[in-house]
Amino acid sequence: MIEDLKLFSRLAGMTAPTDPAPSAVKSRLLDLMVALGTAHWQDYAATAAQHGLTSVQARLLAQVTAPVPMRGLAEQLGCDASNVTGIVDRLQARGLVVRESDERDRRVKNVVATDEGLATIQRIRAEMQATHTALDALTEDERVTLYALLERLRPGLENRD
Amino acid sequence: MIEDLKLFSRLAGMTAPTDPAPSAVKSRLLDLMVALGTAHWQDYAATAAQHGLTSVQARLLAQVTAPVPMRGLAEQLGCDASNVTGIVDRLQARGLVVRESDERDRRVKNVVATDEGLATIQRIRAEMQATHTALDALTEDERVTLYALLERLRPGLENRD
DNA sequence: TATTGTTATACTCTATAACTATA
DNA sequence: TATAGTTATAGAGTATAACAATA
Repeated sequence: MIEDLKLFSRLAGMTAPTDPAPSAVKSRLLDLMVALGTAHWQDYAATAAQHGLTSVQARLLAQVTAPVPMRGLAEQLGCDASNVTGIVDRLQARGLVVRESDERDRRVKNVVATDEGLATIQRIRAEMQATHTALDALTEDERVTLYALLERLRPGLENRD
Repeated sequence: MIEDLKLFSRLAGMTAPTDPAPSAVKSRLLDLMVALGTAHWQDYAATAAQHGLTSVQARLLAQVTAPVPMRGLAEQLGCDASNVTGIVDRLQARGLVVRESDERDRRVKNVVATDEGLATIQRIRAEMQATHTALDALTEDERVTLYALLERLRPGLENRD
């Protein structure tokens, strides 16, 4: 199967000894990541929409399996803290999360998913059809290889300035 | 280097012969893709923001290297046609795109990037620092392998309903 | 004083529906 | 009639600035 990957690499035309530009691989890989990232994101948003949620609401919901302060949610979502108020308001109005006052610091409010909230986020995760179809196109060994490569991409990609 | 990947797969704990659940790989890979997709998307949005553009404006700009009708842009962006009017309005007000009336069908308006628009989208592409840093963590051979795997993910991921 | 959460404001993106000008 | 683009509207996400309660 590893041999298959070698063959695939050759077929992709990326390792041709006549290729003069070594950065061409990185350049094409970047374009591919943009394209797949967009498609994957649209799959996520569309699946969340089937449950009446926006993509940001789904992301927040996925991060409150344990209690998280509003401020922490803002950091995790990469948005200003003032936005979290409204997002949590709408999720709370639908009974998917609750706000709990922190006993040790009464300024803090912790957000945590209800049982229905947990069930919803699990369903969304299971119903991302395009992503599941894409992953099913790979063999188990190929998925392992892909996982290892992506795991190495993680540190550089997640280090925020 | 392929041997390194095998080692990596082992270290990731995904191929342990005692693993009873074959779907565990797919499940963890899905979570990883969500995490990396989000990080990559934030990198894209942040880089576009450095040029005063939203992520949608940057995406539209990247798609008008050749003239495209408003209707076609709506399909490519996956949004309603009515939204494209405003997005193009704002890009046009900044001199990054122009509208050209189609001569064969006077209902149609084709959008095309100006020289400044082309330069802007190329800069954004080059300045996605987190993504570049992530890709630099891989060897050239590993990038080739990753490219081949992602290319196989593409059909499933991009097939819209 | 500093921090947490909230409110007020303005801008952008989004879908829906109705309109116009072409075909 | 059907289609391309636009406008009007309402809801949601976003950042900025200012505020109350608490530390």
